[in-house]
Amino acid sequence: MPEKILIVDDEPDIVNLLDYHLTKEGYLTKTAQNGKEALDVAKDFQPDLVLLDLMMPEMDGIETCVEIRESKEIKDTLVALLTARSEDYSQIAGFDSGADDYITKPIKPRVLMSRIKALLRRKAKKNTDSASTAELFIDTEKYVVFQKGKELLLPKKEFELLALLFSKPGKVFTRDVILNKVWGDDIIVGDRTIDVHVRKLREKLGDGYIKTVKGVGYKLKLN
Amino acid sequence: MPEKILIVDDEPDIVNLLDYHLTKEGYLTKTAQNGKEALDVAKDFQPDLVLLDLMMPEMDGIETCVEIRESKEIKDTLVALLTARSEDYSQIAGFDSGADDYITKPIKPRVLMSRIKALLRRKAKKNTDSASTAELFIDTEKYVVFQKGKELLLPKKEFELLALLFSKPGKVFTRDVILNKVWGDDIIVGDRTIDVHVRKLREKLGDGYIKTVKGVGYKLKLN
DNA sequence: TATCAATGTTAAGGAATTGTAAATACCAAA
DNA sequence: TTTGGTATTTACAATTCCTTAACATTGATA
Repeated sequence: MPEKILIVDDEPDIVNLLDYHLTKEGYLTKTAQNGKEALDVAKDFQPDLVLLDLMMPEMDGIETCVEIRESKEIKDTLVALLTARSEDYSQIAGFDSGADDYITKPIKPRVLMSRIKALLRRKAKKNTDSASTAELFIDTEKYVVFQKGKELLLPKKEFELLALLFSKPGKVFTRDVILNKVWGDDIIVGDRTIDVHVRKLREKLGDGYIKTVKGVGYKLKLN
Repeated sequence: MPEKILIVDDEPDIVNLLDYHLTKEGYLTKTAQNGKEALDVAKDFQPDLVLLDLMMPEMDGIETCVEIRESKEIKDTLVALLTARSEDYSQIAGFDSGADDYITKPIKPRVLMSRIKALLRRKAKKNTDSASTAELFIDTEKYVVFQKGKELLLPKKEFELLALLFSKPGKVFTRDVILNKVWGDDIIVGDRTIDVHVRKLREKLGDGYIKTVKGVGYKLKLN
């Protein structure tokens, strides 16, 4: 099955150029002239990748990208922003639009192609190995844990404890450190408090994630 | 002596941007356009740190990083991966490439600089407290011993004893010193305690690592 | 080579740490 | 105030680890 790429630029010449090369390489393409159109088309087309020009009238690339990330239907699509030279790069530096890559104009077809290949390769890898492995993701902003793609809602303390361990998988966190980071410097809790939380996490996540290093602390083991 | 940083990205604009800022800060830099070139250059240049773009044609950042870790000449170099989205962090972390840090694009020069400084500072520390050898490697942070790549979990006292011997391979540690460092000044234990722990270490590591110097103490022999 | 202090070995008891279930305390929302 | 979920404590069980003690072995030295 060919991979689908949506090309978004207000300049027809550039759209055509990209379209030509991508089609020649065997990709399935669609095009859009601006951000709004892109969003509409993308929801139907379900592209694997959106090539998004930064500079467009109406809705620019960054806005569009943000909207893509916020949408339900296409938030997992890859987005590559096309920017015009390094000066622009530093301009967009302040905004984290959530793009997966930044490609600078002028576009050299060969470079673009290998870039795109690399992007899609990465996506393919991710999809296979997060499915096969019992992986764990943490979204500290949304306070949510994903385990094997399933969403897990944890109470605050449990989440914070897990997030701490997750911040450096493999590293052993001593009880002292855990208390400091999760409970705070001045709060005193009993001896078994940490254990009980660990217990609950193990109950929910299954064994094999949190390891005890006796006399030292706990650590998170991935894989 | 200025610290050496190798910048690897297929986009000249980004390379230039990074190069400019790093040079301005007084680092010695070299650049490469892809993973393969990076490996070649690194072996000569012996950088303290490699800034590695995740997304590159041919050989991507993770592959390159893995290769660096597997190579003889440069496996101890610091590697920071440049990724384009913050969420990627967790995904890459699970899939352990061995990178020391992850820096997200778009790059904010000031943030980048402080990250790099922190990294290099950490490296300076590490070199003194956790050495690395082909045969045996101790990670005091993870409380784990690697022997020929295999992970070995040791109980606290055994680990600390080994870590002490490991801190200066070849040096003989007297029983007094061992007692002081591992057990503490004021704790009194019987005569055979140390021996028993040495025994257990030899059991787990195999003979040939810990040597007895009769009448003096113990030492760790590597190779 | 015989001697003796130093070290090796083993297994077992006990100490320290951690695991667990249940009870209780807490706290915000209804 | 009641309720439902979360957090902490309690009391005890389970486990691992450390140490000891008794005996064996080693190796330097006379």
